[in-house]
Amino acid sequence: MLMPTTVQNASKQVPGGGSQTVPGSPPLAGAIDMMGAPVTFARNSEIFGEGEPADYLYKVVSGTVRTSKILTDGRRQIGSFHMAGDIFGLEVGDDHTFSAEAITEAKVLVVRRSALLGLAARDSNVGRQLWMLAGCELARVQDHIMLLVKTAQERVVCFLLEMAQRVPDGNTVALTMSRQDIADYLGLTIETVSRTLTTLENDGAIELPTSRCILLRKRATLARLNA
Amino acid sequence: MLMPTTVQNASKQVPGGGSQTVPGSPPLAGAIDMMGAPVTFARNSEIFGEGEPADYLYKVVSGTVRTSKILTDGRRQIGSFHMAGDIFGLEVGDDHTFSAEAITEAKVLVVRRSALLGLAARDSNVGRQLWMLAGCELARVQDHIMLLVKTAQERVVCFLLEMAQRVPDGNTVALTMSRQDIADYLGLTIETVSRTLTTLENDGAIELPTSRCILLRKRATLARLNA
DNA sequence: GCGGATCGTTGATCTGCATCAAACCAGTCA
DNA sequence: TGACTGGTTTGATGCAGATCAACGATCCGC
Repeated sequence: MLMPTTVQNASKQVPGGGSQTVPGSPPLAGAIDMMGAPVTFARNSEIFGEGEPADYLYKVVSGTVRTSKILTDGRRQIGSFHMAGDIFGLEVGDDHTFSAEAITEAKVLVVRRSALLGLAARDSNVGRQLWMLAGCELARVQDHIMLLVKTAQERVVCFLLEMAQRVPDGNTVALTMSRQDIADYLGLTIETVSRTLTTLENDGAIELPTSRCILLRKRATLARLNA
Repeated sequence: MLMPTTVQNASKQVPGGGSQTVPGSPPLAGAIDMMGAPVTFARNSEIFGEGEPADYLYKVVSGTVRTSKILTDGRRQIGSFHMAGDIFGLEVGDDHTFSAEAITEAKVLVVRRSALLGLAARDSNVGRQLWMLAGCELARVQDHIMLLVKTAQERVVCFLLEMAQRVPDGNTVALTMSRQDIADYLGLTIETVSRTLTTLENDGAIELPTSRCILLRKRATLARLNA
């Protein structure tokens, strides 16, 4: 990781749009917002690599980040997409088990892991939240497993619903990632993702005004396809 | 969960064979060994069900436990196999996200979650270990994801190597689970698992003296098939 | 506006694994 | 001993999704 030489925006003020530190906010989020150094990563730049020491953790302010792993045969598996407000890169071991790249230009807050662990040792509330963070991540990954044993159509629908519930208007999804990213997340090929989307559009379940914008038309139908 | 009416062995003394409380053992494991009530579950009995309140956590003394989830279409996904020394059933949320069943007759220590959380609030070391526990689980589940995007042969080999590194003699694997359990863990069918095993045997990579006993012959070959 | 790069869609074909079906095998009980 | 049962293996066939290949759309700098 190139830290902190890539800092492009080192002001302490957290830019608007993300989750602010509000009075009464949980101590962990507050600590991150207070202690975090804002850093901007360019589109497609690496934030950290698999196997590198996990000295920092990150919170997305704006943009989209993906975590991924490369198999020996060259295939890539994407573990997660992180958007504004999401925390990523926190490891229990000493090294990152995935690498992380910015899909779009991304502004993130960077916090030293040791600082947070020190805080947790003194404040059991922070410790508890650290634990809950790992637990939420665990739940996400378990859901991902359930995804990977479904049919192509079910996976794509799951992905759409997953994305939809992260955005303000729950029916208009503006994708920030490519078909390749989606395919590598779902364990499919780009062709299958593309075909499945057009099938869904022909069935009237979704609309594709542009390739990166998806309108969910029939939530009930989609939910049924979900398994 | 039928607690504690199914207690068949409520003596406080931990039976031999499992991991004992030794002086200097980590506080969490020690606390579980101290506080845990031994309970025996019969083969194929349910330890807890998906969606039930997660008031307890469990540590395997002997036997094998599986956690699983049923999809709406009836298929079953197994999340993990737990053997002697493994802790399972700890949730961050209030409910179990998987169900757990005893594959063989299984002796487990049962601990109230609230007791452990209370301990963690006072002792930051326990809190830290709780966090590490979640982290280890997370790493396991992430490995499971990488499994599910591989070919059938790679999955089976991964499974064998995974089982092998949990037993004393790393080359003789005595399976406690059925082909159906393995298939549901790997996201395959029993037929594919069976066929893959016989192929591996024909290649001389493994031996199958009985269907539940597997000898790993060529670790190098197996590791190469691993991806 | 034009040529090139990147990304996405569509079509034709191939294949790995699922499905369906039957045989096999080891215990267990009568 | 033989029938029954649950688990496992083997065989024949089908299909979902991968692969290979071509084409279309969008965005960019010049």
